[in-house]
Amino acid sequence: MAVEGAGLAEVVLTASIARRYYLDGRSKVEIAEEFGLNRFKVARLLEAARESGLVRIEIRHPGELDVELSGRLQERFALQHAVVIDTPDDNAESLRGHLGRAAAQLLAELITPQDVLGMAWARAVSAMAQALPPLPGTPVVQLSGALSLPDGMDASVDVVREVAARSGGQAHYFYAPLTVPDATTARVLRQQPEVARAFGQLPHVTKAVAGVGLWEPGQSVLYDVSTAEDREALRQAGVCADVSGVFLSADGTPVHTELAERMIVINAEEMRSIPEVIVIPYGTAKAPAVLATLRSGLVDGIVTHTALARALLEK
Amino acid sequence: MAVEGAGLAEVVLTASIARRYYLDGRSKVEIAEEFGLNRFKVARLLEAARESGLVRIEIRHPGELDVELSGRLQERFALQHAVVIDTPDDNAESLRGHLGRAAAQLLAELITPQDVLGMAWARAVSAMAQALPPLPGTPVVQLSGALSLPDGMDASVDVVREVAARSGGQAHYFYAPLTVPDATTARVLRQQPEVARAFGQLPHVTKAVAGVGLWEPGQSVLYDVSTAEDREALRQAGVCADVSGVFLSADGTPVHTELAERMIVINAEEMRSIPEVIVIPYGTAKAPAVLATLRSGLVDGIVTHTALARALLEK
DNA sequence: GAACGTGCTGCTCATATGAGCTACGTCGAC
DNA sequence: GTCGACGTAGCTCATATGAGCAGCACGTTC
Repeated sequence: MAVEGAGLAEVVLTASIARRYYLDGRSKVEIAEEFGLNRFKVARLLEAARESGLVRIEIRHPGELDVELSGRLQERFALQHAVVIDTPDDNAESLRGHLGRAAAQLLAELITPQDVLGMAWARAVSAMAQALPPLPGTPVVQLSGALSLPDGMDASVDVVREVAARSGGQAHYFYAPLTVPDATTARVLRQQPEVARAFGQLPHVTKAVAGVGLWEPGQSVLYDVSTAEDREALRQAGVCADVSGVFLSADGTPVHTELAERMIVINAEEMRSIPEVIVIPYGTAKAPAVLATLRSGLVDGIVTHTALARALLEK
Repeated sequence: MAVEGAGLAEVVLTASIARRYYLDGRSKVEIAEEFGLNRFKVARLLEAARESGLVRIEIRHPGELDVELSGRLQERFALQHAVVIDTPDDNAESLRGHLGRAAAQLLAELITPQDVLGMAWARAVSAMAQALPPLPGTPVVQLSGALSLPDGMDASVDVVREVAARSGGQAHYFYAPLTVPDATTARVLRQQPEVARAFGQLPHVTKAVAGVGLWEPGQSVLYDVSTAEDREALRQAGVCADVSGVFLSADGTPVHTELAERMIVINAEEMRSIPEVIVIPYGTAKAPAVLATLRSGLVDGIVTHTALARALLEK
């Protein structure tokens, strides 16, 4: 009422009271005394001020963080943590840089001296590692074999060693590729002492970071390095998302694949048992895969950018 | 803290809580339960959110009314009512129109059936009268004689009669000029039955409207129609403001002048005894006169525009 | 003119809230 | 290791607050 129906004097009065209340932080009783009203009148005027829009309450953050989208994402997908960075999404490189820094900041905030950090391989995870401050003696466990990329990006091994070195914690790493030509080789590799030791640490891992790929050309490094047969086989099997080597269908169900038997990587059950897994997806094209990931219940946190966050919320 | 010092997760949490509290209107206890915190933690986060600027509370009005300036003006000069209209101040004509409508709205809001309205002559008062809706049987009393202007604007008499006619109240008016050549004529006129009757109503007048002039060329109709001697005499006497015929020095003290003896108009004491006198000044040039008027304690309300309001507050 | 509905005011009472206090955990200095 | 300083979490209790209700003035209908 204070705006549409009411007159000028009432609006001015209401605005003065609103200023006293909201900006000066006075109590309604004080205000009532000051203006010669009773506290109920003051309360009603304030209510009217809010309803009519005379008082507008805005929640926003000066920096890159989009608190609005972060909150909605967190709520919508029942996540423990969601961080949405407002950054124009021109190229993947700069996106990874932004998200990596944000993820590093988030992780630094969440990690306690009791935590054990797991790191799956993903380019965004590498970007994060670069921005990660020294953690309080946190042990670091490698969750997947390495993929050799021509762009000189750190392989999973190096990332794990570097983070652990800076943190002063133990590094549980191994030298092995992410995929090998046959299941037997994979089995043999998994039994290698260093691999077995690293994977033996899995039950102690309390926080982990991973990337998300969509099982399409150019949307998953793993897809891009796979053979045509594997690409097709997984497509046939209904694979939609690849969460650092864990395959999910569009509804978030883990999909068992023959390829998985030829990989040196954490599996879905192991990932689920990690208390907090954070993924760092980017690019709106990946929305279906991210949706699958969030529905899977495997992950508990997300660091992403506004465009993808919006795409996820629109579904 | 929630912004500068704290991390991403805390900012997101704080923002979510702030949204729940301020926008959804939930209580702190409810929020604490929802987020698994205790109410003190919630209270502290909300406090941090406000301090850090994460929550911004803004008070503004969508229309022409500038609530911010209105409130400040009202407070600063201890006025009962202040209405500041945000209108670009190109020409006096359109300013009068805007302020007149605003003043009409204010008056309509303030007037009760018990009120008796006094109207002094001023162009802004005429503008107001044009926009005035029918009042609840309000008697109207003429407070000053008429000034004949070539622009065909209603003289005080017509304004009084018209407003009273539309309101259905009694009209206490008289036909007499504002100024006459000598004091004797003025005394005679004041004793005329109709004039005496109107002025006899003064003790009953509860609300009045007047204009403000600055004693300079082009800033006061009265100045402009005065003789060179009167202009100079009043200047010598320290007259700064002319409130519909009541003369004030720059500090707001009523100034007795010889000219006043030749005028048919309410005097300062009579004006002071009216419970609520509202002035409608416009034009930044008049700021010194308006300041004098507000300091005089003769007036209780003001309707003006942003530029003049700012000029007044800057002093 | 009486009965009724409507809108506004200011009350009571249960609940929410903030100020200030204590306990505890952490950190750094000696 | 011990101590003190500091910061934080969560308590108590006086106060602020909102929901809901009763009284009242006014307008409206029959």
